[in-house]
Amino acid sequence: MEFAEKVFFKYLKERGFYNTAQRRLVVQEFLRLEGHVCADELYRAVKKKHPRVGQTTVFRTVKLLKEAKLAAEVNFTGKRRRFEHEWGHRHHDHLICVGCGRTIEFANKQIEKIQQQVTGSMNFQPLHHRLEIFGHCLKCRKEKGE
Amino acid sequence: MEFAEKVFFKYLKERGFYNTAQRRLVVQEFLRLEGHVCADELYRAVKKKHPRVGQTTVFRTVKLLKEAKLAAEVNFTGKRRRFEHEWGHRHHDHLICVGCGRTIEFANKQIEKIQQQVTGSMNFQPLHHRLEIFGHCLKCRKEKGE
DNA sequence: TTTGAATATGAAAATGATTGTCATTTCCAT
DNA sequence: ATGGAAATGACAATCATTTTCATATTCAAA
Repeated sequence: MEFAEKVFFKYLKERGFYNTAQRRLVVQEFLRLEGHVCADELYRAVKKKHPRVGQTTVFRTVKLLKEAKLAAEVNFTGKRRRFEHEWGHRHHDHLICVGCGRTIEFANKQIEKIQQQVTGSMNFQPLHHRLEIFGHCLKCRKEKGE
Repeated sequence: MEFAEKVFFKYLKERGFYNTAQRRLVVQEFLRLEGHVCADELYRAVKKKHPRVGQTTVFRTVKLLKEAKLAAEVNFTGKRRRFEHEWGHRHHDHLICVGCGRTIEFANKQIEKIQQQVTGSMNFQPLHHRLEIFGHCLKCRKEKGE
């Protein structure tokens, strides 16, 4: 059992929510999957092993995972909301290739500085940020003969 | 007639699209509205003055406005896509208050620097970026007794 | 171990933002 | 004025997500 699972169970207990078998299956599968996963993909992965779990339950559990800060929502251009692991992960931002859609994660401390500059002069208290840089990845550039 | 309208008409003509009365009404209303507008809000504004214009047409025209770079899509937390004026506006980013939802625009050149740093080391060619800083605005902080 | 209040489930229905369809209209170059 | 092609609008369709509700499950207390 991963520590993140324990965090989830603790979250449930503290709020008087049940620790159901379905929720355990969903959180396990979510933590097993990599990258950015939409709810439907998660549902299909869960259903493959546990056909009795309903789609609605997966959607509901994803919502809980998000509230418990285990999952963070990312949504670059697609219509579907996508989620990535949040608990135990340092904050990072994304490079998004507009050609093939792949994403590259990066971390840069300078942004926090800018954040302080910008928000300080506006009496705005920052909580978190999101930086997305759109462009062309190496692979797409090579395919275009660059 | 605003210059942005002319840009739109030129865009239509260059691509062999018609310059219809409906499209003229929609672009005028779009340019008249301020801030971040969702397609439905635009439709309702247009319909108020010109009840014969259909909702589908508004959606389609918004799509064209976006392609013509008159409208830029912004979408912070809501489910609906929202649009803001793009043509004739310098690039800017957003502070978003998680308390009341208001947004504050800001421009900061340092981000381009970070962009170059990050993408340079990854062989990624940047096209554009989006920085969203979430936090609490002055008003919400005052209401919370800060 | 049993009980029962409250939460959770899942299948089906509903929602709603957006897009597709198609008969008809309109645009605009000739 | 003509006609080919784009556009319209009402309605239908789509699809990711949420709601409904009868039933199941959890878990703390007895």
